[in-house]
Amino acid sequence: MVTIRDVARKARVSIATVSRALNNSGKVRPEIRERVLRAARTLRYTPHGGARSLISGRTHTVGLLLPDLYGEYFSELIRGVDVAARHRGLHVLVSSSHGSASEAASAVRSLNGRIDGLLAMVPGEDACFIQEALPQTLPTVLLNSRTSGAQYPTFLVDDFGGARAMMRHLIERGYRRIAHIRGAAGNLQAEERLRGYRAALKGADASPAIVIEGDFTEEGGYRAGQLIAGRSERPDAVFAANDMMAVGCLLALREAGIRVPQDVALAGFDDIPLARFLSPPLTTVRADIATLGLRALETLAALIEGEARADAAPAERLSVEVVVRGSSGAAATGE
Amino acid sequence: MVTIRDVARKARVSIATVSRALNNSGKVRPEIRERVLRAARTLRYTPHGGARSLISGRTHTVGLLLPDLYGEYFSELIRGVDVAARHRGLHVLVSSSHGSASEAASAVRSLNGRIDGLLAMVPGEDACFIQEALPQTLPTVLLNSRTSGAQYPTFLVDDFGGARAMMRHLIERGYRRIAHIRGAAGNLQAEERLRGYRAALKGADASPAIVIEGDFTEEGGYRAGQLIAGRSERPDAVFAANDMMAVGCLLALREAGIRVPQDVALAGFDDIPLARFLSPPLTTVRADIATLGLRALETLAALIEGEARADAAPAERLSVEVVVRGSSGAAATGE
DNA sequence: GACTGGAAAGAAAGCGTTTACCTGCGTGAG
DNA sequence: CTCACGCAGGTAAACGCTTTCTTTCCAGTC
Repeated sequence: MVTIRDVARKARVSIATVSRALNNSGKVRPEIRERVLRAARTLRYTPHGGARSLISGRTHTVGLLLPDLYGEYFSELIRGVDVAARHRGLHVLVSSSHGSASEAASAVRSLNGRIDGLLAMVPGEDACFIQEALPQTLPTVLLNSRTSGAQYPTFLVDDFGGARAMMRHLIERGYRRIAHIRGAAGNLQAEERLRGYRAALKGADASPAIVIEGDFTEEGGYRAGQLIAGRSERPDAVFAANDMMAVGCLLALREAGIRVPQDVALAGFDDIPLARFLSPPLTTVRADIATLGLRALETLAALIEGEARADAAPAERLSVEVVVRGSSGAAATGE
Repeated sequence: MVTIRDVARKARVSIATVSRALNNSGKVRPEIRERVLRAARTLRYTPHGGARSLISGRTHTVGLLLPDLYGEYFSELIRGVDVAARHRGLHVLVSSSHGSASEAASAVRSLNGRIDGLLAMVPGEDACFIQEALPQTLPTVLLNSRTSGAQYPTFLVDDFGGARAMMRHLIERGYRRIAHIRGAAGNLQAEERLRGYRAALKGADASPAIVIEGDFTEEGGYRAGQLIAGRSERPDAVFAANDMMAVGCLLALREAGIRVPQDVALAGFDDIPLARFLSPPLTTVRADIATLGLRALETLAALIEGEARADAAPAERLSVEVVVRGSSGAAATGE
């Protein structure tokens, strides 16, 4: 490996001068600078990022802690984060699939000294383990996580509002027996969407809550769909806590010979790209998850640069929008 | 920030002993080890990864260089890479959206000293710029890239074979005027798929090649679809170079009142998750891209560990499979 | 002609670790 | 009782870089 010493030797100057010449810091005579640059080029010298960040205290890298990588939801999130990171000249270190809090904690610890800040999505019950595992001083931004005690800037999708709005839409369309396929137990977003479902039912002219277990996966939705198809008193609409489950449910209903939306209306949440290509196209709640990631990273970058303070910004709630499509009875042609 | 010196001071030992106690290297009396561990715990000490890797020469991180992050294709790739990386105890540093070679080159250079190896997907014309920008010694594995000169292990999807197989399927089904919406110019996969299309036509009982420009995006497919709908002599089948363009094409055809598959059959490539949910479900070529990523990372890890040599494994070609669905006339029920 | 001042380049001190080498001490053999 | 040996722990060098502090040199001033 070629180091700064090799360049210094070749250019017949000290390593300090090489550093100054390459970074345009300090005063270097043009003639010498040229000599250094030429030496660096012929030797194909590339500075060692690790050594550099050890002394400068900046890694120009942020960690992205995710519970999973499966599906378009995370894909969009990563994309948003990446766009913003590139814009800010930051690298993204992805760390995923942390079932338990202890697993995530050790992942976070192993990131120490490699990142300037952390973007963490911890939708499970546990949000504060991060505080324990972290050097406190590390700038941190949370995504869709319970902001229990720990004072980190937090970005949330308005799950409650979105779910309630979707329910209002269904009720307005005339549906009365509306079932809800809930997300994974303990998951913040699952709880919030369930809460929105219940809130909309309260006081509305509709039958009481019918909550079916789910886990945010297509398979979970499929099982829920089978359950619904087999019920003696079938609901006239199903609101799944996310699109993937709605997809699974749709398959189960179709197999059981139940037509959507004629026999049962169906709605999801997230507006993943495939939602509009289903037949019928899926009514859902659009959450611009890429923008969420982008905004979160920008906040994190500001924190790192010292442009913002951690306690300045409380939770920011990204607003969502009901997208009415065929699965809740909209005209076949369209969105 | 709390360093190893703080722990040493608190435990009243030297920093060498702290290092030995925490890493279980060398001999440390149980009593002293306990004292060190306790001190580390109370101080909430976490070793500084950067400093560690500077001396050990191991970052336990691999770079993942991608041209883009949009869509399920890359999402699946990242997932496969992540699974394998986690299994090997490696972190993944994602670096994306490199239009030009020079952009990618500078991205690679900024990774120097932060990664133990590089996984690069460079489907554009330029594959060898990496050789220039890299410290030669850095273990590198290429994905879907032209293996021009540079002797890196390479993983490829069998684009040629897959395209030819798909064409044979269409011809066998009785389609004769088959158009191809090609991928981005210069892109290796686009060229290979086009080559497969042409190879299948040669000598077959079908009309000559009809190649329409495309760019792998849904919009590009949509424009191609409009073009096809407007043609005087319309093809009876369209083979799009990837699923996203097939989706766009489907929309354009539908808008023009052209039925799929009755008026025109349609086929794609990649088998992205939404392919089976289209109506009609899309006939396509399945390429298990997650496995591709997984295999590539395992090869890279072996290279890093010195378990394998760079020149030992030439290009590995991942086999693909034609998935016949409704868009090429299969029974409506099924896959 | 001696002194001051400023520009340019070098020497060296770190950054937080790991590890090769060395020291001191207790133990067992002769 | 002395000596060699091995173990536990300390000292210090090293990893590749940035940056502060020094040194050198030369022009300008009185």
